[in-house]
Amino acid sequence: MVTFARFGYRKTSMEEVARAAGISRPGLYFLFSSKETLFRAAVTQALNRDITAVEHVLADTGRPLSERLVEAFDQWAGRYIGPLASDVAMVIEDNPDLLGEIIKTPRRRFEELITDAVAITSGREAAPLVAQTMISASIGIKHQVASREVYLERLEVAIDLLLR
Amino acid sequence: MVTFARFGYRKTSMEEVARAAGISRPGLYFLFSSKETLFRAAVTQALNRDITAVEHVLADTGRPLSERLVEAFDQWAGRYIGPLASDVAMVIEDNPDLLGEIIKTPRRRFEELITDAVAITSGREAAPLVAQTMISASIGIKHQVASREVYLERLEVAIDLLLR
DNA sequence: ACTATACACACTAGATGGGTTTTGTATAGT
DNA sequence: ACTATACAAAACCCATCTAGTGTGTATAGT
Repeated sequence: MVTFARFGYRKTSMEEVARAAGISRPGLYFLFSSKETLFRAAVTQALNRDITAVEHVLADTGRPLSERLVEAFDQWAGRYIGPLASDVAMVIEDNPDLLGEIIKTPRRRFEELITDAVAITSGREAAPLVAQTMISASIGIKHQVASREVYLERLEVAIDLLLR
Repeated sequence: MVTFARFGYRKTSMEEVARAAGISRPGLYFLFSSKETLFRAAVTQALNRDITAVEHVLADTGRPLSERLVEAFDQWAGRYIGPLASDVAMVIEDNPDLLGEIIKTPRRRFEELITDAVAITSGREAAPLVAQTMISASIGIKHQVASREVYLERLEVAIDLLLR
């Protein structure tokens, strides 16, 4: 993912990925049958890791809900904001044709997790609306800010307002 | 703006704009000294019209606040969502170097107007945060939806949640 | 379960150059 | 306050070529 993020999908060569992985190019083809397969596997792994982290954070019911939500969004979106990290988000956003469902499924799962977490205080029927609005606010803030810090500041405000 | 939106700034010729305006190309140069000047004037006019519409909608204190806010956002952002209209937003977004402050000033003014409108019910110190979050949600929703109708549906939910 | 080497094929980047379009201006006319 | 015509200079577009790079595969070796 680091290599794909640096150069973009198209301009990343299997040679470069192999070098970064410390193996030979034919060896890389032994593990992944094509560049597409490799990229899909890399994205799947990254998103699964993020979703797992989000599940973990939200499950810790000892901490205040708003705090857990901020950290969940940070794991999901915040970590991909900023000079170096945003390239990872870009290479994923820029290749929807290549990824297809791979990106949609975790996205739905994230919404589900946020909805469930919010349901406890916002109520069963309001939860989907609150969660959806929270996600929209997160996307908007992500487009407005340049650093993870500012994102988190603004997000905390949004979450506190939406949890009232 | 319609012509610029259709073809993009670069691929729009002064000839085409002149034809759309029903005048000759030299006549167009009589009114606007260059293509850049013309484009800046067109964008300025469009944004001024939007801001004026927003001011007008928000000033009608007879109607419920949430209703006025939804319509204000619709005038500001909603009207540029959808198959034909989004080209207008694109040609503006795609040329920030050409427009510079022209786009930033009305944007600040819009935030100011929303903040003032919200201040009445949300309180003086909370208003900037509520307004900012509302704008972020609007931006996020705009990125998520494909039609003005869905945008307005989702926005109404967001506004109602943030006004509580 | 790999490495090293090699190869066909496809694609891409960059360079060249010619032809068209477009900009901005000028000029004469209404 | 324009139109019509014209023009130089720049920009852009398009086709063509070549050189290089990258993919995917194969083969022999450890």
